[in-house]
Amino acid sequence: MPVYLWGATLFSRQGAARSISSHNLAALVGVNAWQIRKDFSYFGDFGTPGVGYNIATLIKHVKKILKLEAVQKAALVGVGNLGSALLAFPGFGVYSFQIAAAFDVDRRKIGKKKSGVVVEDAAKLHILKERKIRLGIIAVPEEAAQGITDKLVHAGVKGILNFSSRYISVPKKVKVINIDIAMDLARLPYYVPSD
Amino acid sequence: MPVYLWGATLFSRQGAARSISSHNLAALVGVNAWQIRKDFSYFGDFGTPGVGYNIATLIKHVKKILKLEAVQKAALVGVGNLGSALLAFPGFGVYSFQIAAAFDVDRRKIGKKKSGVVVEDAAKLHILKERKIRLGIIAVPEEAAQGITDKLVHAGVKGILNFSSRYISVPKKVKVINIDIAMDLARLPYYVPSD
DNA sequence: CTATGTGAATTTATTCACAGCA
DNA sequence: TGCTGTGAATAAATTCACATAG
Repeated sequence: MPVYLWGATLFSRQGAARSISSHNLAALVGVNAWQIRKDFSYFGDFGTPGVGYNIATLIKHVKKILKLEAVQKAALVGVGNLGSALLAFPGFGVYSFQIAAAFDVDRRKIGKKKSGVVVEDAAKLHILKERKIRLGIIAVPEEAAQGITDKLVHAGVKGILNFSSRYISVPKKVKVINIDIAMDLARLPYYVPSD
Repeated sequence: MPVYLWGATLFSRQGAARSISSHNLAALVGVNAWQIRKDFSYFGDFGTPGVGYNIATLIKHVKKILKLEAVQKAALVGVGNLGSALLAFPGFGVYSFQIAAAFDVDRRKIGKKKSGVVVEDAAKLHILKERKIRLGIIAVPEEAAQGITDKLVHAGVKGILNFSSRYISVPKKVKVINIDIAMDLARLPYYVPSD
């Protein structure tokens, strides 16, 4: 589903058309047309036969499905290379996300602004509770990952995006999505013919 | 499959055991035990009943399946925040990857060393052909993504890991894996109970 | 007694084909 | 005529149960 939102947004910026057909969207994101129709029809019908899907309606529906109607605030922990890249990343807006806070342990970074966000002391993660931030992004060295996780959970965070290449354990109620950027690279040689 | 390699490697570093059972590995990576046995048995049997899988053998086999036996060289294009993070990323070794070259258009970066790799001029991407580097990593602003892609393809690159949030078109023979770090974040609210 | 490997059963996803609406 | 939405057919992946090996 997220990929459809991505495709629809892309199309809305590039094309002048008001609608997009399942075929066009399919070509854009790299799946089959019937796949898209099936997926959408599962959530109710919002396409127009003979025309396609109205882009604005489509984006609205998919956002609703993904529960992205309201802007979601997330807290970033770890403002190293990766963290900085995430802060500067322009793509979060598409998915109604905003990195509303950033934390680090490094005294030299605390208090400074990065991409419009002031870096705060990682020791003060508990304030996330007051600020009602419920999503956390972990971009710290792997040794620190579990410790930060525990703090995030304690601060009431309900969802964690984990960029450190280590397994983090959390209570059942908290959802973790692990992203190992190297793991994706590992899929490549399988498709590449060989030497 | 990549996740099994990840799990096995993790286990080998943390535990002192020589073998791992499907149950333990399953718990580590978050799938079912029979799932793992099925997946492995598809590629032939290399486990020992009553004991489990010998870790060294397991890692070797999975690497073979993923065609990761030899170290794979990859070229990074775009040494911004994200590119720097990738260069500094410690996890590539697990998957037998090595970022053997880095390119950028910024004159101030060219010639300087970053994480042990000298940044070269992106105009000279064609030298990848001579160096026999067949994998490319795109970490440039989205406007530049397609142009760099074309250059990579022209230089004989067979697989591309695309971190830019734009669709890139390539000849059929070239495999692209798209990674939109924001897209993964979009999956989170769906699992998080709501407000 | 423990843990693998695999046929069989079940569930889920993919693909097709086509009726129906603009 | 073009494109959606969906039931039916097909394929694939999950799950189970258990024979078998250490």
